[in-house]
Amino acid sequence: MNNSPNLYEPCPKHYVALDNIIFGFDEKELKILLIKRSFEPEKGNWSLMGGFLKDEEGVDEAATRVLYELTGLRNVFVEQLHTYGAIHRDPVARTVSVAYYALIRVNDYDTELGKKYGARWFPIHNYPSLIFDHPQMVQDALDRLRSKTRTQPIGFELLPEKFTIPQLRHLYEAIHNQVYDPRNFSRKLNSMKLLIQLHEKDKENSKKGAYLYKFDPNRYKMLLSQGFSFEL
Amino acid sequence: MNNSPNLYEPCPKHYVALDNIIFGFDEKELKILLIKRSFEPEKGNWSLMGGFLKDEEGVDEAATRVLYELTGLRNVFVEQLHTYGAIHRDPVARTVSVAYYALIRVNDYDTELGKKYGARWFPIHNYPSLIFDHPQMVQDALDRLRSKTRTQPIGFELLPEKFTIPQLRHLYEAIHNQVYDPRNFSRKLNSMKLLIQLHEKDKENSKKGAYLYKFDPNRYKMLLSQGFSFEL
DNA sequence: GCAAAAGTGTTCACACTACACCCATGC
DNA sequence: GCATGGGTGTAGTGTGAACACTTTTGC
Repeated sequence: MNNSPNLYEPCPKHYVALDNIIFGFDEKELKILLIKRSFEPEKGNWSLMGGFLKDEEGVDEAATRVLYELTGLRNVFVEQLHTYGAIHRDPVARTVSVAYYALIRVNDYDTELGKKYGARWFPIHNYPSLIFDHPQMVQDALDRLRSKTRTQPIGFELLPEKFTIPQLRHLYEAIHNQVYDPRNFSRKLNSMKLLIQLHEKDKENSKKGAYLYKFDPNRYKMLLSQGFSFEL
Repeated sequence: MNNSPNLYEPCPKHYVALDNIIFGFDEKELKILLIKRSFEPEKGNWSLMGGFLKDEEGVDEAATRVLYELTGLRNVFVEQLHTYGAIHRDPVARTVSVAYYALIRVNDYDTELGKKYGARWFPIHNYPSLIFDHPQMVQDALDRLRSKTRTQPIGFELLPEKFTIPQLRHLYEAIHNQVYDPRNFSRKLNSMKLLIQLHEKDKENSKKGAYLYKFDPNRYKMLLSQGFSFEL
């Protein structure tokens, strides 16, 4: 790294951290992935997965790296949430934390890798108390997830590649903590013509079986260019 | 400040900057406030108003301070936009910038103070090229302003305390770059029962005169608690 | 044949759109 | 008295909410 003197020399530098709020969905409940902090202070308490920004990486890259270290997953949905910069938010040292939230498919998650960090999934409505300002981060991430899923097709990131309409409805019910009328919900989705209906059925959850669908990003882009706007 | 050794010692520190996208409305056009950069590189080129995070202030405070230094205004609407952290975004040194956007009343703006920084207002659809990644910041801020004004009553921050419905409509037309039907627009606002109609009229813009209104945050909170949701 | 979940149809009410006219006033 | 912008009324249309029944199949 370049450590030569520069114009900004008189300005203070700060630790910059990343924290990830990782959402998952197990076909029933919305969950978040938490780890057990392995050092003092607050050793043994629950925390979000985080890390420090390195010199040779961008902030977005760093968030992706931290996520990869815990889950072994790449190419997942990650989006910057907010930057938390209160002076005493971290008692160890003044640290500015850039928080990201991620949506992952629980089945893809590498359980072995998670053990290394003492990671565990917790229901979004029943998780242990967290260190520092992490509770605020989780709340903000949940708010963002709620508003974002209403107007952008990102919910699919939490489901398997092939999913049924009732599955999708259960997901939305879990995220928004409310029930949707099955008839109106599926009618709305069909009217969007966004999903591709497959010729297979899922018989796990019902005897009759429900049609499987796939979300196609290209199709979404095409619809967008025609003035389509996603809304649920 | 506490410079004693700590757990995070092995981690690199970084410059943390603030940048403000400052919006104003002059009864006709949506504008942004830019300054002339006074040092190399890019000396003399247009830039957002920015500054560096100090040890003794939170990130939000720092953004407010920077805004105050340029405008002399306190108690204005300021909200965090996004954090920009690409490695080479600033050619001088690796800097992470937390961007904020602010909505101010152009009439309150201290023109004298602005001269010190070579500040000038530019129409949002016709501003000069900007340094670094500032164009991206402005674009993101505009997108945020557009989506936020649709669902939250923040547009009033750009108008005088007392304003008319046609004024508000012109503001929304400027922000969203589209025209609204005057009848439907005012009906919608009246139906919300959010604004307080005063017993005065504004005769600046018409011979008949238009009723002045006031936005009352307390009334908004009350409506919110009754399940009201703002939408325009 | 019965239980359990999937899929389809209809009605109603409200909200958004588009459009036309009258009002108040300064000149 | 006329031009200018402000305010109100109405009919048509489409979208979201509420609600009931038939279908399929594993047991």
